[in-house]
Amino acid sequence: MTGQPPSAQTPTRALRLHGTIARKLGIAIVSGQYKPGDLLNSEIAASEQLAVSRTAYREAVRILAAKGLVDARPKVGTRINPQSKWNLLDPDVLEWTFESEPDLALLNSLFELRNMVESAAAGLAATRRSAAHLKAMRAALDGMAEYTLATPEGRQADLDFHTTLLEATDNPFIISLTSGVSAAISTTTIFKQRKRPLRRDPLPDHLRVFTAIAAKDAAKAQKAMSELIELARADTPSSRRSDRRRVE
Amino acid sequence: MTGQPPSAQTPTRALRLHGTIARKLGIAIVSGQYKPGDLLNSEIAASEQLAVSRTAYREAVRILAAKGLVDARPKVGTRINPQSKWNLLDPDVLEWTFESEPDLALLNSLFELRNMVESAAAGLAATRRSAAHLKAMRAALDGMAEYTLATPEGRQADLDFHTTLLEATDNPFIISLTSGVSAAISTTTIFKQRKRPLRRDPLPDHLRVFTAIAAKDAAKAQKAMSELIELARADTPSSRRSDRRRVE
DNA sequence: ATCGTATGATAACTCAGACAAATTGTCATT
DNA sequence: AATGACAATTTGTCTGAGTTATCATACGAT
Repeated sequence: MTGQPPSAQTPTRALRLHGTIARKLGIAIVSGQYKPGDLLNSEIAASEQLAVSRTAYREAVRILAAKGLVDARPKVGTRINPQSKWNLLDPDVLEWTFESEPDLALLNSLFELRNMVESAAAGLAATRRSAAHLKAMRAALDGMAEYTLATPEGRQADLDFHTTLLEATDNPFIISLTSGVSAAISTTTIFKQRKRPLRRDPLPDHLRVFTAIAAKDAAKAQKAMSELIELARADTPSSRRSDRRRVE
Repeated sequence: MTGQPPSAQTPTRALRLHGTIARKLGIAIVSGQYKPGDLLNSEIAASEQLAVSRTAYREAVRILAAKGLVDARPKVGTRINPQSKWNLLDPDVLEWTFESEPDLALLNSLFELRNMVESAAAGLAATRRSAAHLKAMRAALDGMAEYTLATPEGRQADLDFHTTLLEATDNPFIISLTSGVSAAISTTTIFKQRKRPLRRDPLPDHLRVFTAIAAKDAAKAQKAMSELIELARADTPSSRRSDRRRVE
């Protein structure tokens, strides 16, 4: 049990200068403003363009390089990597990707992955969950019922439910992956709330998952979770039948 | 199609100073040498301990922070994050994790995730693959047959097969995730070759996957891929435990 | 007493400028 | 034409200084 205080979840880490610049450049890269193969300006030029020291700029580039977005080499410069080298599932990269315009095709791809992993995770959780897990999940469901998804407390309860489920898989990679993904999805779908103030009640879907896990029925848990996610996907604003993927 | 020349794939990036230090510290962290909550020495102390400038050390810390391993704050220091904040699927973190001792439980967790994602990916590929994908996969199978996994060419063909399959899913997240994971797995299981010079012929398993994808049979493709991965897992020398060896 | 507010110490943060190292392209030599 | 020396360019590394954020403590007000 990671005893996490329920409150104070956003300490507002107060991005430092290098973090701000990394974020700025990162968004410019993932949004296609810079294209793979492009060279960034030289350190001196870029840093004075941004009105920061070379030190701060370099640390920003280090961050981007650590996430696979760029590659810096002497005499050549700092080059945007092809998308295949990006750490697309890095939490920051995900956030930057869905920062501005939630690309429909990309969002669907993310839901697709989430469905794969999290439904399989539900299956694992059904066989591996402890009594404590079950208790925590029930508490979360109660919280979702009391407050709704319209309140921060309700959304927290929703998050707690999924987090506990993931912890029950006892697989750190699944936890790491899915927590980041669902964080990105939830932030991108925040505005869906103000666009569709009323969404279908998610409680029955969650309850089906919970029941299956309580019964240690892996197959049923997996199916229920898959349905839950598909419903969540259907609730995203623009995911209507515009399935036409633009392929270049 | 990304026309990639089959040869000259290792530009030998030659880690820089900050990269080597980040790697060194990263390994120390993921191996448990530093524990979550611990504080690194202050920049001045740590940098002179490592006999490098503060600049290089700071850039190394920046890399680690970008991967979620640490968190640096003024007045408090640089603290090791709890494992839940680590980007466990970051390629570097994966490499560092399995660098020294391939922890059995962790390796199994990774296989578990890989099985989830890649078998589902095979199902997607069955419905989305183009004729070009099919052709490339067949060529890769031919390569595996001609050379074996005992040769670099054969292993490259194996890798090509899986890469093409992933590309056929048309889901960049799946590609990003699985390519990193299988890279980590293949590097950790390199020594399995020298330990078990003869492993079972992987060609029939691959062929089953290929046939199902060619027939656009998603369910069968998924099942075949799952079996393939389980066989690969069984081939890892994981059944051995208590491999207490002195590091460094 | 409890809460909020100055104050000070400490760590990372930012800056400027210099030099070193690596890599590419050019040019002369063979 | 191929080879090797050389110069130019860019990132890499270093040093030393000053700045800012954050925590802990003490103090004052409620």
